[in-house]
Amino acid sequence: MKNHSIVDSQPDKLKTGSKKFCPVNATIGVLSGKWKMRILWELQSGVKRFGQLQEAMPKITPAVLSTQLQTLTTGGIISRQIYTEIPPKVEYELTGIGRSLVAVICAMETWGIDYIENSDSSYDSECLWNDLIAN
Amino acid sequence: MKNHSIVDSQPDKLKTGSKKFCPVNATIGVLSGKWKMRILWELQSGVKRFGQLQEAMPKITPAVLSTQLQTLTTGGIISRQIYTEIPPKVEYELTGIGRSLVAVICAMETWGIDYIENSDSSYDSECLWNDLIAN
DNA sequence: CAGGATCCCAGAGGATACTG
DNA sequence: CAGTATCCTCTGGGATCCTG
Repeated sequence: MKNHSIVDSQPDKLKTGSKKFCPVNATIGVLSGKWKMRILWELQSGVKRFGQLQEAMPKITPAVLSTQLQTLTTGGIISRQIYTEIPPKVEYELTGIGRSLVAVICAMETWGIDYIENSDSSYDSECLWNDLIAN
Repeated sequence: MKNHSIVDSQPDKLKTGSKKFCPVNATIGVLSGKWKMRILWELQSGVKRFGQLQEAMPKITPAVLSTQLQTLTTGGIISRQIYTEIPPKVEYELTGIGRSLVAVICAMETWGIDYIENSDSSYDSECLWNDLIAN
């Protein structure tokens, strides 16, 4: 199959770093996913088990939570500790880079506060996260 | 179970309205959309016309560009100047709150740079934005 | 030039059920 | 307890064509 990869179509200066990724997009890639940010937010307060995350987010199904945790783990954003015992026990925790990513989310929070205050009635979207946060 | 939700941890003035919005989600709501951030990024350099945005992002179709611009406009993130003349001319520009939102995107960029450097081989996603940025 | 109107589809994510 | 395995739904965006 013809590999017409994106990288190959880039100008030379973009290729000669072996791999030059757009940083903004890298961040988007890591954060995209309905529950990723919310999960990271939960892990701010420390190590959490699978079940604890489920309790914190009652509306997420195990299947989805599992996949989101997997991509976050393979991305190096969170770490996964497995205790081989009965019953099983698995703990998730923010990595160093994960913690710095939460800082970015905090920047979003700060902007959001300002935005909500200054847009008195123009923006009245239903809040997904209120939904996620509720219960 | 004690509700220690994110909302409850916000300042009182945010809670007193019957509608409590999650700031993080408000930001997500504003930014969600495949091309929103990219558009804001383009507008960093100043006022741009519809056609100029299209040139900068050849892969976006007029229909999509139009809708994304509309939601950004109604959200107060960008402003729209219509010149009633023939041929038509419309200019888009970041608002004040829009410029501060770009700062958030910059935070994402900064984190992304760090992330790419420190994850030498773990994260090799294809970069959507390279794609979007190219051409 | 700057878009609206339609139609269409992939793919993220939900529902449900099962298991090491 | 901490997930998998299937199946299914729904919607954001792309393709295409049209117009004030």
